[in-house]
Amino acid sequence: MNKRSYGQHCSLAYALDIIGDRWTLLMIRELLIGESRYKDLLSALQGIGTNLLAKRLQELIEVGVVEKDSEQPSGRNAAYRLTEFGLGLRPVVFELIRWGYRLPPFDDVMEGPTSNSRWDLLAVEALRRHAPPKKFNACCNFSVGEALQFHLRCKNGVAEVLPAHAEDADATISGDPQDHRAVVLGELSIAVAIKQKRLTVRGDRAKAMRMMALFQE
Amino acid sequence: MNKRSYGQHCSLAYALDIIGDRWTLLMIRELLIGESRYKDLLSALQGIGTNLLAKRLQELIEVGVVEKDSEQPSGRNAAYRLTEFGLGLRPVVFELIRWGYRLPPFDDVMEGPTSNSRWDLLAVEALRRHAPPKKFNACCNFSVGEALQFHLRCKNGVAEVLPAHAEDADATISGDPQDHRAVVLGELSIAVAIKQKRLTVRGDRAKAMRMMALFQE
DNA sequence: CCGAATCCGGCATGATACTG
DNA sequence: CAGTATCATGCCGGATTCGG
Repeated sequence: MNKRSYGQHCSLAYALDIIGDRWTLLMIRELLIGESRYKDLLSALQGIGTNLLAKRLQELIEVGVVEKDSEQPSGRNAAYRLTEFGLGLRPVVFELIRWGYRLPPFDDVMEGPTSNSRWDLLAVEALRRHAPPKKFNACCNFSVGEALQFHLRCKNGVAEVLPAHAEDADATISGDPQDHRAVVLGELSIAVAIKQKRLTVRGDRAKAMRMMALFQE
Repeated sequence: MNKRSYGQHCSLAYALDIIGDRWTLLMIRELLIGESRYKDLLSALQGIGTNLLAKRLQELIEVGVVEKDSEQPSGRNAAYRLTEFGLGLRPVVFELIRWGYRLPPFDDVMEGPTSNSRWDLLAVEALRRHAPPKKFNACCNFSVGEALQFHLRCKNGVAEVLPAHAEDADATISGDPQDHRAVVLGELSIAVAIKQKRLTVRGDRAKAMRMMALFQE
């Protein structure tokens, strides 16, 4: 069970010795979204071998990134979750998501219908770069294409991304993924996007624009 | 030349499809430190095969992360450097360094004398979390154990990490790597570290303490 | 049925030799 | 010096099997 190491006295190499192997960071992604059972991980990570998943989990538990909670109510199976140390990988994953967001999907990826709104919600969290101002209380619904709907609630300087639309939202912002993307990447200003009707706002336009600005670099 | 892809519609998976392979992020590290020739990369990444290095470089060039500059003065060899897109990986690498900094070296790693002050300087940049206040102009020398010396110069809100000690430094801070580490990780306060003589300050103590505070979470 | 452990084919990696 | 070619090794991926 001797893992292969880069053998370098460098923090980056240390980190990669632990989470640099294939599938590992995708496992971390799943666990950042929430605690998962073995079968959840297996179905979220299509293509991973069952042996490899078991081995990776074991390794991550050994280094203190993941913990296994076997004590479940009734006959439920054991759950895996990140330790506090493992939660420290959130900024790492978020930076990778931000960088990857610039990339167009490869042809390989396009073939499979392997999309997942939970991943999208994590990406939304990662792409929200700015904390909302303390005095900005608002809630906006977002529709990104057909598939992705969520709402973002800002209160007392804290922002929360939640699935589906909220009943009590101040505004609803709709648009294609490409247009949302262009705005997030700063290639398209919010005002222009609205003026050209690439993004549509219903409700409180000022709050909506303020909310969208949280995503711009 | 068909790379293996995770096949997931997820920004993290996109990113890992590109920079998730073995050695790739260490190559990025080298190129973040500065443009490199083939032989530089080969010697910095001991253990990588020459074929694999060539293949990785080719892949990174294809996706626009790295560019090859063949036009060199006189008979110099071609240099590889990051494109602007590739430079976008700096925050990713910095987060990984910050996470990895908490880890103790493995036994495997301890064996080899593979240390490198260029890596250390990059880590120092990554570990400096805070921008200096605009009006804080100062320069401090740091001695971390025997091997690592650098100075940090703050001017007009910009901090610069440079190798070796500066002649005109306001202060010099010395200590063992473990003590520096404890301070950086917030396990040891700066004041206590000095009081217990785990860190030694010569020169302007106030500026030195202000400077060290840039590294604390 | 879930959570693995085992076996095995194929491919990525690692070491070395070789060429321009 | 900068790669390319070749081959051995070992990791990965898929299927099967086994214990609870």
